[in-house]
Amino acid sequence: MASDTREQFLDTAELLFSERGFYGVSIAAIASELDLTKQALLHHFGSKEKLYGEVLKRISQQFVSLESDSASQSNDPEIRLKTYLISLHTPFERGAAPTRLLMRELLDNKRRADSAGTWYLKPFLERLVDMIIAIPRWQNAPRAEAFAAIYQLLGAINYYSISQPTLTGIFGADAYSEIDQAFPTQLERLIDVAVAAGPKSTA
Amino acid sequence: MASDTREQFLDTAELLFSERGFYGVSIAAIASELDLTKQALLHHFGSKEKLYGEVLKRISQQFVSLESDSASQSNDPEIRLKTYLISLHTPFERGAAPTRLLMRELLDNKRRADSAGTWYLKPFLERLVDMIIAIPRWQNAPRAEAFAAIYQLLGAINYYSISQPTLTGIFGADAYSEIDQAFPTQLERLIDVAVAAGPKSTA
DNA sequence: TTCAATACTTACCGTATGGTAGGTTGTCAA
DNA sequence: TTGACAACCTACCATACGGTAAGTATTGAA
Repeated sequence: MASDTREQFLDTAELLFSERGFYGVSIAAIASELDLTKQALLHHFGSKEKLYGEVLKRISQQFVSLESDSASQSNDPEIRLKTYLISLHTPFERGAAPTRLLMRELLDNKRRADSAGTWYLKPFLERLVDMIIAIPRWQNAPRAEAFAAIYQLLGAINYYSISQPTLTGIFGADAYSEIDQAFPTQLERLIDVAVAAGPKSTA
Repeated sequence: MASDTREQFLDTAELLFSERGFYGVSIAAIASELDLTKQALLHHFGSKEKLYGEVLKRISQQFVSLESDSASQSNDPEIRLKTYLISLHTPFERGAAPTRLLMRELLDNKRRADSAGTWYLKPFLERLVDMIIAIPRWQNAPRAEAFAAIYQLLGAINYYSISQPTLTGIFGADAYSEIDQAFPTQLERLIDVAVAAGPKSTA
């Protein structure tokens, strides 16, 4: 099938880019993963940069659609936010690859400020702020304060998501699996107390 | 002076590696920043890999020494932990470059598990766990639980630290400076409630 | 004054990379 | 049966990379 190959290219590229970064992966390496030559890849995407852009675009779209999923869960804004935040922890079947790639983009796009990632992330972040401000306790919080609070939670989630290989390396597989078991509970507790604490103004 | 050039190489390499990653920087680019040729760099460090290792080594040493600084602040383990965590937010004069590089290392060293970074990070993380367990409320917490809690706070801090360029790009310089002002206060609040919440076992 | 070491330089090399040019093959509508 | 297009391929190229080899200039101790 035609678009099947395209999709496979996107899958492979997402994985490899997330593991090695843009400069760490050659288009030949991506193609050989599918037993094709790099020219097949160039035929479908035109250039390495364009392929990367399409991978990023697909990920951000999936993050947005993840949002609308959790929106239908409850009418209580607090529960909705919590559900969404927790769903960000290993959000897709593909594991942490999308999160890793977004983290790389966060690190890299200083030089490519005009690139896709920047704009794709914006609605996602603004939606998060909207969600916390919908909670009565946070209603009067300045937007900057709400953003700081939500970004801290986002960091708590994403930082851990990308750390698995390193933590396994440092502490060993057994200790890591214990940590991994403890993490979700502890995360829920953190989100609970952070949301309950409210903005500075209410303190 | 002899070691002056070496130190300048380390400074430049740290900055460039933190911005573009290992594969994104050529040794020629680093050298030309100091108006030297890449052979001057190779003369001092032998190879690109070794230079990178030395940069990483220097950073981790600085992080460790940051720890002993805050240790002298107070005898109350809770205050000591809080002081240390807050000091991790933009820890050095060089800005977020060290944090960025460590984050990259976190992303990259899956393939270089034997590399320096892995081992350097270990004492730092274990010290953090020791610090939280020294707090009475956390004394009986399983180590994995304590680690999860501390790692979430670490993520909240570091994730934000590396996001400045992207957030400025998305929201503009004015909005970002508002966020940047709100962040430390909100961070203190988060640390406070997270530490106060204690481990699951106490809930 | 000599010698050796340090701190560089130019010249060069093999390899890998992204991308171009120009095929070949299969499919499917007219 | 033809013609066009998609989906690849091989061959090739210019560039950039990390690293080696072999110098040169400076300095400071014997």
